[in-house]
This record gives sequence, C-alpha cells and structure tokens, in this order.
Amino acid sequence: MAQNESPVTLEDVAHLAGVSRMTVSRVLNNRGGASDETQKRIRDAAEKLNYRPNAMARSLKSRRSHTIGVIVPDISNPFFPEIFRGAESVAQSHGYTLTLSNVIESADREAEIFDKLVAQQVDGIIWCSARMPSDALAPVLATAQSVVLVNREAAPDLARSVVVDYALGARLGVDHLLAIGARRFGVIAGPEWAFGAHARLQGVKQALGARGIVPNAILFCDPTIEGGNTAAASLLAQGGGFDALICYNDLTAVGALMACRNLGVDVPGELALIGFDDIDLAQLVTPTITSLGVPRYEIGRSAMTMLLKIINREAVEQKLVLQPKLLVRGSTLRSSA
Amino acid sequence: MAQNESPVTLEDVAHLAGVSRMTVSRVLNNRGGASDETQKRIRDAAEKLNYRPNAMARSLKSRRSHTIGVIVPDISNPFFPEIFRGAESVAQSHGYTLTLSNVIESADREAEIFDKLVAQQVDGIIWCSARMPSDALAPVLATAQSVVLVNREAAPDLARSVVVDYALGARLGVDHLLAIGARRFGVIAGPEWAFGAHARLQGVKQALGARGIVPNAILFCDPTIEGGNTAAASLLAQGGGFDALICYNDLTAVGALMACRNLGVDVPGELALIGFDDIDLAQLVTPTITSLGVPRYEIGRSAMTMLLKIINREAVEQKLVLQPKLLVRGSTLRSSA
DNA sequence: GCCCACTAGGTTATCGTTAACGTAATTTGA
DNA sequence: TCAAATTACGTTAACGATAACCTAGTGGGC
Repeated sequence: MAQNESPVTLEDVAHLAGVSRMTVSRVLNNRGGASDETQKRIRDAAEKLNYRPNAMARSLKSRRSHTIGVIVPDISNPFFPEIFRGAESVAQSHGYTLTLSNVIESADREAEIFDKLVAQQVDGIIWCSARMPSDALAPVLATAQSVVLVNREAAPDLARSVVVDYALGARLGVDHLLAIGARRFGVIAGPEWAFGAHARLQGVKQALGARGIVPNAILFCDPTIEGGNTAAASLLAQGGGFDALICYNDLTAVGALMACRNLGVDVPGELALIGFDDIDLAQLVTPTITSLGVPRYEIGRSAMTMLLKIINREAVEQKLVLQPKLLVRGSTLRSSA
Repeated sequence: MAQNESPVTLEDVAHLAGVSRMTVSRVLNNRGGASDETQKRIRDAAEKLNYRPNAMARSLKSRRSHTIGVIVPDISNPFFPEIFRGAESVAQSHGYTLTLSNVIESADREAEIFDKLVAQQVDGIIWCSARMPSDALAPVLATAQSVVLVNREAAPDLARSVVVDYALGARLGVDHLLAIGARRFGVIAGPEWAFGAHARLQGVKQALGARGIVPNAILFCDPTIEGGNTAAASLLAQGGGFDALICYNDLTAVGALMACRNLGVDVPGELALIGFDDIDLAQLVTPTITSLGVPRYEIGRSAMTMLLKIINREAVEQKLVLQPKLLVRGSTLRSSA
C-alpha cells in the first residue's frame, strides 16, 4: 500500500528507453520487431520503472477482459467452493481471472448480478444453480455472449450446461433403501424453486413407482442444516412411521439427523437416512451419512473447460452430464440388510 | 448467450436520439444538462437499444474500477466463505464488485495473484492470512494503493489490518482447560508459516507459564482435518499421557477427534479437546467441540469497511482487533469440573 | 435597451493500450 | 548490381466513456 505515485505507463517506459510506445508494446508482448539491443533497453526500462500494463486499457482495445464471472447461490454452502476451485484451476492455467458473486436472497439479485457482470465485460459466465424461473431466465441469458449453467438447462442458443444426473442418483438411493428393507419413505425435497430438487424428486418417484410404492410425504425446505432440521422435525411430528428419509443434500440430511437425535429416533435402526453431494460433513457426523457423491471439483473444471471453448468458438457439446455415485455409510447400515 | 451482435455504445444511443454523446452521458448519469423532452428521448433510445455502459471504458477514464480483490488461502476452508460474504455485503451496498482468488499452494502464487489484481486495477485488496514471510511481503504490498490484511500485520504505510486477538483466545481456552483439571497439554499448532499459529502458541505458553506449566508437546501441521488427524495420531502414539489438546482450529480439532476415536481415547473423559473458529462443524460432531469463536462475518464486514475508507482517503485506525469468545461444548465437559 | 446569469447543449482532448499501416535502412537473391 | 524482401522501427487512429471547456439562445433586472 504505497503512497500515491502516479501509475507508470507505456509512454514512460518508451521515453526512458528512447523509442516509441508501439515498439515497447511489441517487445513486452513478445511480438518481436526490435533489435536485441533495443529489446534489452526496453526491458530494463520497464523493470526499472516497475511498469505494469493496465489490464483495463488493454481489455478496452482487445475486447477481451480475460475475466470470468461465477455466480453461486451461497458460497458458504460447502457444495460451491469446490466448484469454484475446479473452475479456477482451469481458468488460471489459461490466464483467466474469476469474479465471484453470491446471490444470497432474491431472484432479482440474480438478474442484477448477471447484468453487472455483463457491464463489466466479463468474457463469460458460469452460473450455478440459477433459481430464476425459465421464462425470466431466457432474456437475461440473451444479454451475454458465453454462458455455462451448472445444474440448470436452457435453450441451446442461450447457454450450455453441466448437470448431474440427479434422477439416476435418486434411483440408486431408492434402490439401496429398498434393498435394506425400507418401505415407508419421506422426502425432504429441498427448495421448491431448485431445478435439482425436481430432478431428484422425479427420480425418487419413478424408482419407487417401479415397485408400486408412493412416497408417504414430501416436504420442501431450505437447502441448509436448519432447513433439514425443521422439515424432518415436522415430518416426524406428524407421525407416519417412516423408515427412510431421502434428503435433498447432505446439509439437510445432517439437519434431519439432528432432528432425529432430538426426538430420540434411532438412525439407522428406526430410520434410514440418505443425502446428496457427499460433502466432508457427511463423514464427520455420527452416524456417518450415506450419500450420493457428485464430483464437485470436476463440475467446476468441466464448466470452465466448456466455457473457454465457447469463448474461443470451438465446438462444444450442448450438455455434459456427470454421474453421481452411491456411498454407503452408517445412516443406512442395517444388520438386517 | 446471444449470437454476436456488436455491442451498443453511447454513440449509437446518441445517434438514435439525435444528440451528442456527451449529452447522453450526462443524462444517463443523472447530471442534468438537457431538457425533459431530450432526456426522455435519450432514455427511450437507450432502452430500445438495450444499452449497457462499458464499465472498462468508464474505469479507464475515471481511474476507478469499483472492483475489490479478495485473496484467501483456500475457499474450501469454511473459515473463509463467511469472511467473503461479510465483505461482499458491505461492498455491494457501496457499488463494488469482488474478485476472489485462491492461493492454494505456494507463496509465489500469492505474489503472482497480488500482481495480477494490481494489473487489473482493482481499487483495493483484502488479503486473508497471507503466508508470505514479512520481508517478502513488504515489497509486494508497496505495489498497491489500498490493502487491508486479515490476520496479519504490516508497517503502517504498507497496509492496515483486521486481526483476531488469538493470544486472548488462547488464554481463555487454557484457563478453561485448567479449570476442568487438565494438567498435561499437547498443542496442535497449525501451519508453522501462519501468523495466527504463532499468536495462538504464544498465548498458550503465556497462559500456561503464568501457572508454571509448560506444554508437553507442540506439533505443527496443515490447517485441515487430515492435518489434525495425523498430528494427533502422532502425539498420542508417542505417549505422554496428555489430558488436554489445544488445536489450531476446529478442522484440526475434528481431525484430532477422529484420531482419538480410532485409538480408543475417550473425549472428553481421558482427553479434553479445544478448537478455534467455531465453524458449524464444531457443533455437528460427537462430542461437540469446545471452540473459541471468532466473528468471521464481522471480520469480512470490518475489513471491507476499512478498505473503503482507505480508498476514499478517510481516517482509519491502523489495526482493528476483534475478540474471540469461548464456547464450551462437549469436548471439554467433565463431570469432575 | 443593455448587461449578465442561466439553460441546453456541442467540441475537444484524454484515460493506456494496440491494430493497421507507413517508411527508411539493410539484406538477399540471381 | 539492382530490384525485391525483410528488418526495425514510427505514426495514426481507434477501443468507449467522460472532464473541461465552449457557444448560442433566453430571460430578467434596472
């Protein structure tokens, strides 16, 4: 944090080296066009003045900001930092920088953030778990050049997607629960506005339907520990003799587990519990939670790889589907299985 | 994600409205200087063309990017997302956008990231838990105008700081452990390069020293669950009959807890365990972990508030010290206390 | 009727960088 | 040996927006 020295420009370097700005620009960008001796003079001058190119000016001219916007609903949700890291690892190796925005509350904020990123001239946007309804989403997407959605889909001309096959995950989970003898299912379905919530719910219904079973209760809730806790408490309070609870994600599963603990319901003895995402937490609670693991880091990597291709106008698939994996843990371990 | 329409500029709006660019600029920035009728014509034209001002061009001229860089060691560490959210909440209400960078590995990466943010013309930088040694830190800080360090200090002309009083925290923790009867202390001290690790360690030594006690073992480790697990396993394996373990943060404490579980050591019966940070996880494991809570969200808010003052050349304190708070939980609950 | 302040705009130059083109001097090839 | 190609630079004009200054008309006070 230095005083208020005025910034060093190309002009200053050019002046010190006794050449034109253009020559300096060429040399510092390794585009040749100067003798070895001149090059050295220029590099020395740049070093001496501690010159740093102004990325804004460069971007204004080149129409490339080398910046990518990442929108997440809530960076405190451990699902998203990993996606960010995956995206960053790819971005960094291609010379791109990431701008992260949290949505936190309303769908209005989503549009506002998107707009701001566009105004900032980001080269592309990775938008995770967009909650906005589809008819509102389309016009927003249309204002940007390159967008990859995570866990959401849109018309091919509007955006590409990286999604998890939640229906498959739900099927795997249900089959496992059926295998250990569960018959009366409660579903803690997550936020009603979430794309993934409906995908999971549909998968659950189909898998159960194939066995002629219908879920005994379905409850939407916030995708947080607190949300899961409240929902589970409410389900258990209204009775119904559930022997399995399928949760939107591991956070809600942990919340449900806490509700069970409070109400004296034994997991997995009386009630089997299953979550989604396989966050670290799932292995740290007691009992550990059976979860459908999704490759978060890989989602980030794929989304960024896809986005860079779109930016460079290379061919890209419209949609990349990643598969979840069932990780059986304590919350569904029954000796009777 | 629209086709490739060329961007709409002020010029286009001016042309459609039949006035000069300057008039459009004035009107859209609410600086008056046009009749009501002309204003309406301009606004209509801007709307019809869906004009979005180019933030880069604006920044180039105004020398203000309204962007703040945030550097964190690892956004996957639940300590940092909260800081980011706190910072974002303040930034957003002042019209600033945040760029987040993960350091992940080396100190070289830190300098590189910092440099890139400076080149991007961010208006300021919040740098969390800088690991770089002080003599390397100074020249890096000198390249930026406005910097706030979190959990690290530097010369007054180089940066301001928001820090947690870890020494006090350590004292509170030690006193609590002494009060419940602990006498043989192990310290899982976190990363040797971390500023906070030394502050905590010093606090522990002082608090113990005041009672004529010396820690029986000190071990540095990664600030992760895995790091804590390994360190605790190693401490317990080498014997020494510890009855209390003071951990660098809650992640290492959870790791230590897992090591205890694996080795059949009863917590808190045989060994009391204390962590730092009060992350959610501390309340979700069994037993729950006694922790020194630090106001993470508040750290973010304060750091950003401070940074905005620096940017606007208002008076700011050199250092803001936030106090940790002891939260007694299961891992130090002894009937004998 | 005259001077002055005010309104409603327009002009010009500039932020820092680079694309595109221009021009001497030197080298190359047959 | 002389035209053609290459090297090593310099000039000009943008990128999109705005600060600073300029100008013509309008109205009011005395």
